[in-house]
Amino acid sequence: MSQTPKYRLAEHICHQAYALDRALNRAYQTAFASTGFTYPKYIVLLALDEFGPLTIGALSAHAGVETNTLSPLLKKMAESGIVTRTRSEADERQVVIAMTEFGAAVLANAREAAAEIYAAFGLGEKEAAELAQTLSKLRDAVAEAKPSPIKIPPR
Amino acid sequence: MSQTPKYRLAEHICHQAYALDRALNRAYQTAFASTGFTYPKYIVLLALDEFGPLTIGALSAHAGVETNTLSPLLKKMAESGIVTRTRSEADERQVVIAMTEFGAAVLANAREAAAEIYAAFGLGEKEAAELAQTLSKLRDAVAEAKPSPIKIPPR
DNA sequence: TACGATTAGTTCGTGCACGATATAATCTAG
DNA sequence: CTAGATTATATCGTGCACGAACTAATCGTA
Repeated sequence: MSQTPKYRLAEHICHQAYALDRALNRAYQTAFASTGFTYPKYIVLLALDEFGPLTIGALSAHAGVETNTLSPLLKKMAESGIVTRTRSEADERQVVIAMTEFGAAVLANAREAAAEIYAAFGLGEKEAAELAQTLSKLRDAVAEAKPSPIKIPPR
Repeated sequence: MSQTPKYRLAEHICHQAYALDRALNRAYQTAFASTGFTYPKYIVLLALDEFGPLTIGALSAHAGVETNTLSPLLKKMAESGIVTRTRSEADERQVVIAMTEFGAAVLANAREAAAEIYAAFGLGEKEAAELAQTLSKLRDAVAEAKPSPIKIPPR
C-alpha cells in the first residue's frame, strides 16, 4: 500500500529551498575561491553595510543565524581585517562589529559576483523583490512553527 | 560616497533563501530532536520513496548534494537500519541504496512533522507547487552560472 | 587484449550551523 | 546594597557540506 507518495520531491518547498541554498553556496564559493571569503561572510558584510555597526546579537537577528555560529566567524573576519570587534563601553557584555575600509572594498568586489548570479536568475527587479518577500514571510512562519516531536517506531 | 546600498538585505533572494533554509533546518531539528534523524536524511528518504532504490550518484542528483556528502550520511543511515547499501552486480562501482520497512515507518512519522510545517506556511496547494517550481528553476539557473572569481583588494 | 581515459564512490581537511553549557556583566527584588 | 535572575557572548561537541585527492571498476580504442 502507499504506492503514491503524498508529495513529489519537486513539489516540496523544503527540498527546493535546501537545494537552492546549496546551489547558491556553491556559486559564491566558486566566485570567492581561494580568497578565504565565503557566502556567510558576504551576508554579514551586507548587513553591516546596510545598518552600520551592529552587536553580535543584532547581526544574528538580521542574518537569521545563531550567535554561536557568528561568534567564531566574526573572530576570523576580524583577524583578516574585514571587520573590527569592540566591547561596548555602555554594556561590556556586548561586542560591536564594524566593517573596515578593507571590508568595504572586499564587499564591493563580492557584489560584482553577486550581480552575475542575480543576472543568471533572469528575474526583473520587481519579480525578484516579490520573491524575496515571499521567502521572508515563509521564514517568519517557519520560525513560529513548533512541530510536535516525531516518534521513532520500534525496529 | 556609496551611502545607499545597492540592495537592501531583505530584497536579496540569496539572503532569504539562506535564512529560510536555516529556519527549516531548525524546525525539522525540533521535530526530530533526540531521534538521531535529521532534515537531510528526510530528503533522502523522500527521494527513495518517490523513485525507489537509487545509486548514490542518482540520489545526489535528486537531492542536489554532492556524493561525498551523501556517502558518510548513507553509511550512518544503513547502520541505523533505515536503508540498505548494496553493490550493484552489473557495475561493481555502483552502490544501490534502498529504503527498509523500518525506514518507511520513520518516513511516515517524519511526514507528519513536515505537514505541520507546511501548514504553518499558510499556502494553498497550488501556490505551494508554483513556488516550489520557481525555486527549482532558480536552482537550475544558479547551477549553470559561472561567476568570475573576485579579487581581494590589497590591505 | 591491453592500456589510457572515464566513472562511481570514498576519504580527508576545512568551514558553517546548531543545541547545550559556561562565563561574565547587568538588572531587579528585597 | 546584595543575591538571584537575566542577558550577551563564547566554548564545546556533533553533523552537514564542500573541493581535492584517492581507489577501484569499466569503457574505448588501437
